[in-house]
Amino acid sequence: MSAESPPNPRPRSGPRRDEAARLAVLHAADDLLAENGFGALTIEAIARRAGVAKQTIYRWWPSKVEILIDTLIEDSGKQLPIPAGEPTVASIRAYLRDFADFLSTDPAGKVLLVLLAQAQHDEATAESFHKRYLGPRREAELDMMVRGITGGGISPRVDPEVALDTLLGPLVYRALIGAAIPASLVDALVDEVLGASA
Amino acid sequence: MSAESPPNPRPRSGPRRDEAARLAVLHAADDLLAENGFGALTIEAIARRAGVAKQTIYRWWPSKVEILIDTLIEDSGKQLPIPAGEPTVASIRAYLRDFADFLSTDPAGKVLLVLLAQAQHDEATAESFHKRYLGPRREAELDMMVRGITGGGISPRVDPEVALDTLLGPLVYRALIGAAIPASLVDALVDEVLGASA
Amino acid sequence: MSAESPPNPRPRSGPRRDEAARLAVLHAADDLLAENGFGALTIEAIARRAGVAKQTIYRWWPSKVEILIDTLIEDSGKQLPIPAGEPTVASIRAYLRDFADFLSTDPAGKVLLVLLAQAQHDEATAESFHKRYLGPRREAELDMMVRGITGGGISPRVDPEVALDTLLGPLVYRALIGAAIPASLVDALVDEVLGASA
Amino acid sequence: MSAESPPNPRPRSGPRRDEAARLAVLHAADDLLAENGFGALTIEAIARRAGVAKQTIYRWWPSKVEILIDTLIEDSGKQLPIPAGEPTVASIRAYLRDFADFLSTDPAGKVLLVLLAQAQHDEATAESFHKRYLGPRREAELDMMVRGITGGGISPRVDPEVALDTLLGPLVYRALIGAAIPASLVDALVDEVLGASA
DNA sequence: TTGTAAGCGAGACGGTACGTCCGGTCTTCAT
DNA sequence: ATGAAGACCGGACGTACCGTCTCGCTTACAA
Repeated sequence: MSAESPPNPRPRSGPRRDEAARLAVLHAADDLLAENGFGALTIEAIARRAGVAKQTIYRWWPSKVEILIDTLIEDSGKQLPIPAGEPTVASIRAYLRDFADFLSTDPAGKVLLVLLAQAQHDEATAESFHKRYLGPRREAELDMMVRGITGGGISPRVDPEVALDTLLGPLVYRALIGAAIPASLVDALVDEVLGASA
Repeated sequence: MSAESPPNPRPRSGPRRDEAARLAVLHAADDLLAENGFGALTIEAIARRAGVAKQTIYRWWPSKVEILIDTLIEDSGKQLPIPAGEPTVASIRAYLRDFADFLSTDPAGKVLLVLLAQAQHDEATAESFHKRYLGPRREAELDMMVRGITGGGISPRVDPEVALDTLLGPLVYRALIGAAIPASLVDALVDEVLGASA
Repeated sequence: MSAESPPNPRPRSGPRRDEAARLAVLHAADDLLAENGFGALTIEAIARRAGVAKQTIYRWWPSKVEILIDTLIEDSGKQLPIPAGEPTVASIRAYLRDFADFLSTDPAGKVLLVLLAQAQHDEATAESFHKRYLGPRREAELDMMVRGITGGGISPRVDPEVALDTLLGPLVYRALIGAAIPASLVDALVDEVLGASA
Repeated sequence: MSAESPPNPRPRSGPRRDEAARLAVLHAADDLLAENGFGALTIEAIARRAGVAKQTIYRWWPSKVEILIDTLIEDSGKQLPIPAGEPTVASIRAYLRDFADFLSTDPAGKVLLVLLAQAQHDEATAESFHKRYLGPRREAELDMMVRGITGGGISPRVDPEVALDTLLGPLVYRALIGAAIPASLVDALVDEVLGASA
């Protein structure tokens, strides 16, 4: 399914996977999405752009959606790390601001929105996207909230699930309807949900 | 563009638009979407299911997205009326509960999500969906909030735009990720944004 | 299967088959075969050359072989008519000379050889080629022989089947191995099989 | 080109050609041809069936046609020896009967027909097939005819070239069109060409 | 005895063509 | 003029093989 999970890592003979081809595909997919939108993102176009044979794509990815999930996992891991350690209101606010910028500005944010969209159209996308990206990320965010509450940085009143929905939902919603996400919105949400910044 | 706007209502010779065909197309689109998802929703399939020629569809709708917008406008107008008159916290709470049910249960709610999704893939969809559905609806909702504030039912502190994003965002977000929308979430949001239910 | 057999000739609405496209396909196939051989005769190449969509070919022909059979039927009907009326040794000799030239010189003769070849590779080709071309032609040739014997122009001693194999076999064989077919060979065969030219 | 001609027999290190693999390839090719026809005879299928790597095939044969020529040379050498010594009408008749059986019954006869067919499609096949099989065989058959004439067993009137075409052509032709080859046809041909059996 | 130069199974790679599906345009006929 | 039917061009789909290549293993001669 993904480049990240070779299920049997026993040594084989023969040529190994061509890392250059893998990267070329990921970048080609990213670029095409950014330039022409999901509608123009065909396997043939990716192959053409990446200078790669179609079969090389089909050999490693079951669908173009999995390619996008791969790029999203790599990119959001790098550009949108979830605060580690014991988070404070301030660090969560910073995380949410980054998240808002990611959604409205970063090409990888476009990938997230597109995948969320495609999950509405296609059950297979929904399942894979949740299993490989949304689920783990949600887990990590919940864990962050719990650490914050346990550590005392965040009020123990808030339910972590509700808090996450309330914080993230409006940001994602505005991104989906193509509206900007002002920093003031993030601040208002944080103040309301996690307690006033006082 | 849509069935609702015959620009020249002058009497003409020859047969007028076949209302039965129009409804057959709308229902066929709805049914196919509900049964097999957006991926199976092709113009050819709609024509087949509706017992109508492809050209009849293209004559009246520029794309399958416009068909869905037509059905959504009709359905959400009926099943999700925006509170008229001078709204109270209670009536807004009721509206939001209906909205949550619409999103998670009603086939027409599926249409809304699908259109929101398709708007991420296709600029033309985004434009039309905003102009014909999202924009007017947002206007009406804003108007409702303003009426509530002016009338005194709602605290004048809340910014209507922020309030709407904060109320609707989490509901839409949970619907998009396939999660249920508990009534308690709606209540928590209303309490937080519009003041305690007191 | 072929352009020649519309099984239900009831009047229909809608556009009829595009004769220009049909001819473009037949000529493109002929030309490509003559220029680059059967190996280069792909459906995609025919479509490209004919300026026609692939689907237009698949709509009317189940395989490239049927295209070639169509061209062969048209061409050999025109350029290689079987002597009508009451044939004489002389008219049969003339027919065989024409046949020899057809095989060694005419592009349509190349089509015949290629189909005979492809029939060795593919059972479906064999069946269709026999049913649509070889069989009817053999029948007509047998009929010609019988008319000659009945009419007295040909010795009643000869078995028509054996005579045909003996006359045609060597010509086809030499064509297949790429050897020229001297007129003297035709004459020798005719003399031997149908009696001296006396 | 073929297994039979290692051009530089200088001593080398390393393992020599694997005879088992060579035979596995030849048999796999034969079997696949017999079972599924030339259309199913792909290098990949041969490799699969023979339990051999593709590269092992490409190392020793430039094309699948050469594999078939190798099998044909081995098989027809064994099962269809050309009469040695001073041939008589009777021994030639026997040879032709064997040839007819070979064409219509023997799997190796199928190989001959398939190669003759493929030579129509592909110039390279034609050249190799003539140089490696048809040419030498024709030479040997001509030599046989000449020995028969010189030795007095065959009438000096007959032109050996014409005689061969007349004798072999009808047999090959009937095999190609999928018709049986009755012994009576062979007899009739021999009688006519080489003089009555009287 | 050990280096080294093949042969070998395995299979990834850039390609081409396959036959199918659908998009959007068009043409024809009947109403 | 409209609607049903459907032919048409275009182009992406996912698959099968092509012929080339690289890998790591295994021989078996030559030093």
